[in-house]
Amino acid sequence: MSSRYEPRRVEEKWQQIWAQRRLFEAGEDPSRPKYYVLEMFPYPSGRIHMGHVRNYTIGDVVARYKRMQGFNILHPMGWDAFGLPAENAAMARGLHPANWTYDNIDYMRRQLKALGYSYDWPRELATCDPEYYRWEQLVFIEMYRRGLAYKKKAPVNWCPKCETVLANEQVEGGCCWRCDSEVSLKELEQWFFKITAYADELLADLDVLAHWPERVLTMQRNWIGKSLGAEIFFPLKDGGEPITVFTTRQDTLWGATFMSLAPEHPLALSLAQGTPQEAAVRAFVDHWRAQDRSRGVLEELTKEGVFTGRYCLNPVSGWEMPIYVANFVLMEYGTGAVMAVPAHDQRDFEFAQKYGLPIRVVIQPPGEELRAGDLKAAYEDEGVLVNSGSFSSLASAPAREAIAAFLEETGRGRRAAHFRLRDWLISRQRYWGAPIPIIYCEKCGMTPVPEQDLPVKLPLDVSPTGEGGSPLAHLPSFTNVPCPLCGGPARREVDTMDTFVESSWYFLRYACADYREGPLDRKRVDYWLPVDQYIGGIEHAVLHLLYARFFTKVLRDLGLARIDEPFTRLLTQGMVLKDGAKMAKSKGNVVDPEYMISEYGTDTTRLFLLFAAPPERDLEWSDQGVLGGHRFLHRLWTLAQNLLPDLKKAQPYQGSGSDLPPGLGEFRQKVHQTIQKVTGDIEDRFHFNTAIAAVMELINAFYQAVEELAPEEKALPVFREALEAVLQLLYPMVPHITEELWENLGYNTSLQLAPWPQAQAEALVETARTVVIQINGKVRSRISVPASHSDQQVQDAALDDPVVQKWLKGQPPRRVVVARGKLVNIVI
RNA sequence: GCCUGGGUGGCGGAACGGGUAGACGCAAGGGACUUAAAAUCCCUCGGGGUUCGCCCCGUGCCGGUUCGAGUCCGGCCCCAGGCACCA
Repeated sequence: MSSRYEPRRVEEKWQQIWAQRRLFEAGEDPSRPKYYVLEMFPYPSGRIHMGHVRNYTIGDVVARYKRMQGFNILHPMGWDAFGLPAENAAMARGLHPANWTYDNIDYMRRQLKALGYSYDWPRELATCDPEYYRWEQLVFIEMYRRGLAYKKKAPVNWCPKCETVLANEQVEGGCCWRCDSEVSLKELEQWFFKITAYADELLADLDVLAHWPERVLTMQRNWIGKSLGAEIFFPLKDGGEPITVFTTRQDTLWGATFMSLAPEHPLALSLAQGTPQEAAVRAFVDHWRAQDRSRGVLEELTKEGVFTGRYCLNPVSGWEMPIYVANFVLMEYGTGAVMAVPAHDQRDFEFAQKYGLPIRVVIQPPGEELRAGDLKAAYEDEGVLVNSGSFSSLASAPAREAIAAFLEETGRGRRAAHFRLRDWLISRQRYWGAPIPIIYCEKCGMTPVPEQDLPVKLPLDVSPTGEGGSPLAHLPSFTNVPCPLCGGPARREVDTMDTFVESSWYFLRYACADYREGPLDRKRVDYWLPVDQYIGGIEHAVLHLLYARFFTKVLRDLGLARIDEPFTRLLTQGMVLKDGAKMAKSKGNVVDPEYMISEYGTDTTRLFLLFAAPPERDLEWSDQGVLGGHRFLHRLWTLAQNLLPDLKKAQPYQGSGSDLPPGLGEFRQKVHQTIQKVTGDIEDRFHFNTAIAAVMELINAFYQAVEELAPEEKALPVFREALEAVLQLLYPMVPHITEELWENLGYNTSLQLAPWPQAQAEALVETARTVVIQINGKVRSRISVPASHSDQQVQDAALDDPVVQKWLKGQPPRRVVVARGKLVNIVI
């Protein structure tokens, strides 16, 4: 046996053994509690980077820890394999996206295996596999039949660099989430998923997600953006359908002096028809249509509008309100029409000033009296109603409630909620994605591909050029297809699906990755789902995590699953930084995991990533820190090797500890305190850094104990108990070295199958404790008292302490406080 | 502007019912071993003062509550992230 720690020898050996013994392959077992640990699967970009390693290491620790606790663990891995980078790489290097993707998968799979993660590899899936996306196409068709997938013409976000449209969630600060180009608006006919039909449930169920980080919940709440208010009907002065507006401030209704319509509003042109304003309105709307609607430009836009020549009536005051078309009113939000209250809305105020429209104050702030003529800006806060009929003198909040009720009773409006959330735009004008299974026939119109014809396979004889629209459109062998209804010539949809659709249900498919009868095998899905612990980056707070929640609910309503929410607990791990910045090739600050493994081993790499920071925080990479982790593993190895010849002959100590001499007893107490500490740190908070620190302390104490206590009669059993506990506690984090040492101790079953250690209650009992003595809140002394002392005895002992006597100078203390038997504060 | 997080030694980070601030690790300095170096081991390590017993100050800033505040409350500053014509 070698006594030198050679990480790669040990690591390769155990990775082989684990694979041979199929230790991590899971089956359904109703007799054991299940636990589903999942890390967000990677995009196969080429190589595993340090951010992946951190993410997957955290997941692996959880999986191995829970396995030791007796849970039946599902811990799968796969590939989010469709996407634009494959197409770009194909164009840059002349490779086919499929080859590029599968080569990357092969390479990265090998890397993950070298990192020693406990994955259930037979469940591996790649989303670009027709056997995966065929089920997605089937779900799409079901959604289409239920109106949850639909096509409409709408202004959509267009990324000029990616040459495709983007969902709202994929635009960050006006720029493309992937390439950061500025996004513009284009009027296009596109496919949408009706996520808004689930807006209320998506919002309400956030309250169920007690184990999600608060900021993710907040981000999702804001994104969904539910506003409570009222829809109010404004009759036209000369008859016809009334205009409906949405407002959250029905308490300002008496202050509404004009009406603003979005330029796209259907009434904008029709109202103006036949009035002297018709030409002006037409010109304004045409100008708006031609307007560059990239974000930068829109932000700078001054508020402008044009009178339609028509009037409506304020439904409560009866005042005539001129109807304007205004460039700041959004057709996509609310009803596309806004009652303008210039005194209490800054936008309306600016608009009214510009066009000389009347301003009526109807809300007075506390302790102040506003006058319309003096206003320099709108007063938007709450206050007391004035000039509002019988509602005058009510405060804003109760007035809103009362006015909503009044509107409903009198048929002039109704309570309503509106959402910021828009439907999910899923069409992409790209090649490397799942085809949308729809056929267009001139005679029969739009028809889904018949189920028996699925999958609609992505043709592989295509080389994307990056020029002009969907690459599939140029491929007659793909587009030309007989109509499934009439058999006549028809053409296929050439857009592919947003790759976020694939990642919206892969976690369900893992439960039954080999199932060929349908998307999901209910029995197995019901056993494994929901995911108990999901781990990934914060960047998906509203993207993937919102889509996955939506899709889960859809699948539930299609009868394919029974869960409402896919992820019970969520951990968003921080980024890996180097020199204060995110690791990136462009910044030249990447540390290659492969290099770390060959140089120090995966155990060292894992240990450093876990030790350097708690998982949710950003982690600053430190080559010196890695060295420190490596030193610690050497210390563990050396300690074990030195003791092994003797320990192999010993049995772990079994007693209560009462028969041990003081030194050994204290050491054993430290062992059990460490068990308790590590268990708590992992179980409650996943704070692996403090768990490791505790074991480091124990190893330090262990070295000292070996030095000082080795001759003691019961030393060997106590040391053996201690070493076994150390190996068990460290196993989830550094599984290879601990397996090797476990085997060295004489065990021939995997440490993975050993139970998680339990702290023994008797071993934790202290005989004496240190009491801190403060004078006026400052620490001045410490004394040791028997653990059995009452607070009164502790206080008496404290007052006897010579240091206290010195401070008291013979005077009695003004006050003495004993806290939890561990601290005495003496006020003098 | 609004909504979340977060500001603790030279650095990463501990302190999870208000109760010993700085665990553990890194870096740095000193020492032992060695012909020498590496490795390893031991000691010191927030700032200032010191008669070497200790004393004063210190968790972004100001104030408050309390016997006692990194922790709670009020106000402010800074950093990171999210949203932003949403009626």
